[in-house]
Amino acid sequence: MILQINVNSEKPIYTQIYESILLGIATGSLAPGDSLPSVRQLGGELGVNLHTVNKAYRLLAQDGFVVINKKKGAFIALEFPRDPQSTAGLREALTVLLAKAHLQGVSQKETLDLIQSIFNDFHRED
Amino acid sequence: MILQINVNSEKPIYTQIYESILLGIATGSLAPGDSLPSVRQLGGELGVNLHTVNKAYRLLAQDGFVVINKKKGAFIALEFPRDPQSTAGLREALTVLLAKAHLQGVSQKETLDLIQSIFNDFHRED
DNA sequence: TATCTGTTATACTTTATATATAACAACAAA
DNA sequence: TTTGTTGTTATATATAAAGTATAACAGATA
Repeated sequence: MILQINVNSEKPIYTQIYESILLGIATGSLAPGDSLPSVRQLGGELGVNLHTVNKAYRLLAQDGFVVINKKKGAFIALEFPRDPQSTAGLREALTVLLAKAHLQGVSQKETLDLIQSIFNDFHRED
Repeated sequence: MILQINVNSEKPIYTQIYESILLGIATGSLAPGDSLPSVRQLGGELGVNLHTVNKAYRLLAQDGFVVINKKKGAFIALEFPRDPQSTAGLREALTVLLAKAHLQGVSQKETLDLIQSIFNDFHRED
């Protein structure tokens, strides 16, 4: 569980931890049921406070990607929730991203190829 | 120039203004050369401080989407910069978005259809 | 018993966000 | 010339977010 954190990033540290674990799950490097380091251990490895790690874990648990056992620690969830609102939220976020890229000259084909390439990195569990 | 702002949103007001104008350009409701309201006027309409509007305009100018004439006001840029790093930044941002949607059960086909639909809303200047 | 877990609580610092108010210089119109 | 407009700069203030530091708690485990 080595995880890269950039203290000078514009992104909050807890967001970086959240996204790293999310990507780990999506790409398969973290599997359902896998245990996560304790908040103190990961905080120590990253050189950040345990509350910063705890916030990331709490958000991951809120979204159903992680299950927290108060005494055993945090684990990757066995099943991920099919949030019915995820498509609406996805559309809103994608629109802003694609609009900016579009204006900066990224073509539709280039974008679709990029999406294809990103999906290829995702682990499929079917 | 009516523009919707949600004061209770998790997004900063200046970001909402930035994104609204960006989307206006991408969808064609704002055309190159169009003038934007003065920072005082838009601030008055939205019920926010002129500095909040000014920050949005400043960021838009930084990214090359808007040109600011210190005495005449702000205008949509006539040409948009082809940022060579936009693809790399796009990939990073897209990866997080798609990973989350993927885990929440949004299929690849559904995602590609969504992208297609978003692109259809963009104005093409060729 | 000693150690580990997430959690809660308190306190503190720094930065981000947003507002309020005033003033400036340059331009345009009365 | 005076008046009003523009973005900009400056100063001050208030609130929230982000992050750290430290301590303590309850339950599990070895």
